[in-house]
Amino acid sequence: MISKDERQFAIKEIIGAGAVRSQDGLRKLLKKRGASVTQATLSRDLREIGAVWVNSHDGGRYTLQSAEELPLTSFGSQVISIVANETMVVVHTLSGGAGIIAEIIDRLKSSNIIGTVAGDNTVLVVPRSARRTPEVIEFLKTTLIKGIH
Amino acid sequence: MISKDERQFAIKEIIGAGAVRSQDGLRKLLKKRGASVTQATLSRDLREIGAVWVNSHDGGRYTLQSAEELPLTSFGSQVISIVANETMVVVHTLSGGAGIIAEIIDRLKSSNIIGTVAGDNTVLVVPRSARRTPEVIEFLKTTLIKGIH
DNA sequence: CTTGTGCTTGCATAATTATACGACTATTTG
DNA sequence: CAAATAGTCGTATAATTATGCAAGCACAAG
Repeated sequence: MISKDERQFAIKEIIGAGAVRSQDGLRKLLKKRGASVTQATLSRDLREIGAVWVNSHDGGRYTLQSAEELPLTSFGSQVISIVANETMVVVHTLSGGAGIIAEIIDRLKSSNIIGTVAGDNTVLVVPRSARRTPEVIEFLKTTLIKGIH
Repeated sequence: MISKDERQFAIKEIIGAGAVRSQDGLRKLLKKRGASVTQATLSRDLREIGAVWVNSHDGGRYTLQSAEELPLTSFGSQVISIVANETMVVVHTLSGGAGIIAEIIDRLKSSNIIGTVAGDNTVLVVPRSARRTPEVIEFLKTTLIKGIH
């Protein structure tokens, strides 16, 4: 029996090799490695590992996120706290960490966030509307602190 | 009536803004801009412009290919938008794409263009005269956007 | 003009992917 | 231990995306 983590690791290997063009194709490759799961599970796995579907002339394939768009994992530890008032969210980071965190937030392209400004250890995050502030807080906490993987 | 090139140009702008989560959502946004097409056409468009589907915690979204993963032949895909005021044209590109686009514009040696300045994702193009601005816009749109794929 | 070729698109539908739900397991709490 | 909670996954199916086909159009060749 292969664990979920092992399976997702195998998926990364297989996708990294560059030959996956459908979830069902991936399912068959995994079966050869002893991981028999359904397409439904793979749909969930691909979302969890942040897989990317790239369209191209010949139809497209899955890839992994490039290093540039990936750094959520390693930089979450920069974040010290996330606090807010009615109209603005403030993310405190380790000294010098604000730039990278702001960049990460920008790349998440949340529709609830208009923009960010970074100082040295503080990032101001501007919600689309004051009403969205709670959602933005929740989103940032989840993304930057908790569910990193 | 909007041409296919104009539509695909608009699609890049919209996707670049980061809020497209389905082809049908994109269809509705395009409709507001006067481009009424079916989901089938958008499926084809997205393949032709090499759009990318990125899975994430919140379900995923479309993005454009980053400079790194683009074939060298398709610089035009770097261009997201071309806008201008009376005296200046601004070409907005994907992150990191301004340098190469400015270089291309320089090499075209248009007599209507005095010079260019590139930032990271923005190129300023200076027309020879304010009166030439419309021609420069047209020239850039034709050269950088049409007939690329 | 007529025919032929290539391109674009909508329609209908096939193919693929996402998800609601329930079953099952492991873990925690009282 | 019993109950509550959280996590995983298959089944069935909903939702979304891709595509075969034919129509329409522009344009070139004869």
